[in-house]
Amino acid sequence: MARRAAPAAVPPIAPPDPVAAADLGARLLAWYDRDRRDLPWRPRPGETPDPYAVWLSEIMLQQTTVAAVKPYYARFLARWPTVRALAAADDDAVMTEWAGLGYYARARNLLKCARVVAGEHGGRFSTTEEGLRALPGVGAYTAAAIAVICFGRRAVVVDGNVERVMARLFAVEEPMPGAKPSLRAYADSLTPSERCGDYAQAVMDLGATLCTPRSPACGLCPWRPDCRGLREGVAESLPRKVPKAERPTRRAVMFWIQRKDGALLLRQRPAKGLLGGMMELPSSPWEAALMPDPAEAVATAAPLAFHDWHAVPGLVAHTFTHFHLELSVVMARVGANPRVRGVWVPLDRLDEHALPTVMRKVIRHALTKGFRGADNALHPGDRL
DNA sequence: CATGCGTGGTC
DNA sequence: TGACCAAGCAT
Repeated sequence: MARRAAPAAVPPIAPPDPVAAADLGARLLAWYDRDRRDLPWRPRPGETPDPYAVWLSEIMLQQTTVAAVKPYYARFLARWPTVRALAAADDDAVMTEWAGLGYYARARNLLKCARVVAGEHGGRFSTTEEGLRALPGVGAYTAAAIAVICFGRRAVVVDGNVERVMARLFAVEEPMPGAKPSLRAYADSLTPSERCGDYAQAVMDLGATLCTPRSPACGLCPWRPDCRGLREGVAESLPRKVPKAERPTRRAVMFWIQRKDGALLLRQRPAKGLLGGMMELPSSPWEAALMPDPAEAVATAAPLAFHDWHAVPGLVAHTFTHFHLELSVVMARVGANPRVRGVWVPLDRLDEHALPTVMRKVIRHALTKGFRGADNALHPGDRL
């Protein structure tokens, strides 16, 4: 599939004329009506979409797969059926319910947005793209999606699927993100005024189910006869992207500190930045260096100082968007009432706290591999 | 405007 | 098996 040499300075092809665009739209909608996916947030034909439900789903679906979203969407909607209910929720409850879904700034903005809508807009979402765009966590894509799906306004919905479909349909060779304006212009040229909500979901569905990043199912595509990328044999290689920088590896020592009654010491991360507002085990700083000497890490970074640290064999590995993380774990038991910043959580109540996946991995590793005996007592200079 | 921001699935 | 990727947004 890899045809590398891009033709020299091929001018972009003109957007289709209105008649051709209408024909493409009609064929796409025919395909959509026949093969429509049944998704929990998608109203049946004729039903009126609930803007709260659509908004909630769109936030969750940002950079996140349908399969991952489904159980979270169901739990959120069951627990907070309206935007007013969500606005009244505790921050910690929302973060706990979101734990594991990732991109936690979305959850913080979700709550902010719910409180704006409930407190300042009488519990009703704006019906305009501009009004929606002003809400926390609602960007160009989400505003357009809600406006078109819920309120039938013609809006150009451009997500990663649409960009990929347009890049292939019009054989756009310019790499991302430079190609974004062209791709939006092509998407605009195809966006109809009638059934625009169905059209928006149809073109995204096309990208999600047929015009996939790898191995697109061109044989099933309603736009196959028109696809310039397919005709030129470059469809699968589009859209072009500049290779990503290599991800560095950061390392740290995590401190598993258990009180006499069995409770584990957790603390809350700062509200902004990586895993903002989520709970964590204390640790040495996450640095792009060799794994710290555990004794040194204990001496310089542990919240409490004492002697009976035990090393847990092995490492916990986790990959974030922009770096790899390797963690070793040391365990200690402390007295009945140590004075230290944080919260003490019984092991059978960890689920009640906003623990991101990386911390759940650490906990599982400690519970699985952690020794209790003196065999692996930590001595100065010990390496894990 | 380039960068920071999670996680699980896929091949 | 590790690299790539997903219905983006904020700064």
